[in-house]
Amino acid sequence: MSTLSTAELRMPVVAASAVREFARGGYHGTTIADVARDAQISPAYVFKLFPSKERLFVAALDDCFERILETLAAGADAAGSQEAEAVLDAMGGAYAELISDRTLLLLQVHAQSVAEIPEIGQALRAGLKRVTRFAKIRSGASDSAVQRFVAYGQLCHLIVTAGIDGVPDEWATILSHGIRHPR
Amino acid sequence: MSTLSTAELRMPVVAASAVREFARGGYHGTTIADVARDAQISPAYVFKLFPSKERLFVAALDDCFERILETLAAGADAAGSQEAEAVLDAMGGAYAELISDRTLLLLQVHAQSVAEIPEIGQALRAGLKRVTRFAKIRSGASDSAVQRFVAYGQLCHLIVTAGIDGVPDEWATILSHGIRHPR
DNA sequence: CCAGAGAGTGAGTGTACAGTCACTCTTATG
DNA sequence: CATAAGAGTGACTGTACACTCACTCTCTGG
Repeated sequence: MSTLSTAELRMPVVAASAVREFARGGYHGTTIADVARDAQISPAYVFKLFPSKERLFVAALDDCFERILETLAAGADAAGSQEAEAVLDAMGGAYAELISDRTLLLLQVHAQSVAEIPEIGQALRAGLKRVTRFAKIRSGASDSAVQRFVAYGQLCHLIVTAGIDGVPDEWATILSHGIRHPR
Repeated sequence: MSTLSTAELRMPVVAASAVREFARGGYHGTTIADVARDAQISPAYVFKLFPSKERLFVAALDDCFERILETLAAGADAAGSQEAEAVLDAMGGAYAELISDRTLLLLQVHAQSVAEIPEIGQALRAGLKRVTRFAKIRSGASDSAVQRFVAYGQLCHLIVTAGIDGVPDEWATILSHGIRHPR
């Protein structure tokens, strides 16, 4: 027994495929077959690894926040100064770099859109809790600075999802001015 | 000819139903039958009024931004002072009141989530353009103040969609502190 | 009173998709 | 070598949904 099961190795691979595919199509716009194709397994086997589409999405979202937390931590460690504002700023820069490929950003937006599904709402709150607490504790910034950090993160999400960054109009530059890296 | 057609009177009614139903279920999670039921007509007739589901969603989104603009204008007119910051603040308060029933807020989030569909992305940008320009011109505030206005609006969207407002934890109060009316 | 334009629908069609099940293939240990 | 546990799949099923079409009903103008 204990084949040093490939299933436990396969699960995170499938979760990573789910991140990519759900980021592309959103929850309702992505099929299990899409994820299976990306992971190069059969759709049937996806259901052996995850009991339902909801759970698969939750796994993807958890993975997404895990990567975000790692990135924030690395950014904070690499900050020039360890003063609160400088650390927050460094985390913001690291986040901007992370989401330059849009995948993790889009997944979060799609998650917001289906947060009424209880398990997904719960996973989203759990991720936001981790991010908020980490930003607060690691930087030592004030509550309002942390709130601002998250608010401008959300603005960044809007800019990317709505495709505002490429627009040459004045209104577009008002919204995206100073926002880093929105490709 | 020119029956002073009921169709032209029916269209905005159906669009209003579409706002409600799409806000509930999102683009992929809402069916034409849902909208038809709300508007008390047959699904087939929806397709006589709107050529496709995409176009119906766009009509709903346009209606949503129309109402938002009206609200911002009314808020600005009712501001105590006509100083830039005071006007922006009054618009924020009016917006907070408008979205206390969540419908228009949710529709915007769902629109973000399907903004890759070209017509929808375009309608979303058109709405944001109107909001941004109006906020800037009507208040006369600085670019960065307008940007902040939108950023905190997005934070408000996050708080509502993720259901953060009811959470008693500290991280939740950091995010939602001072945000008005996030019922 | 009749012709026709437009409002409105019932009954489909084709397709796509979540989830299931019975099955095979591989490996590894007794 | 036998057997069994787990990896993995092909072929379904039932349902739901975007969109179509042929049709009826109700006016209104001549």
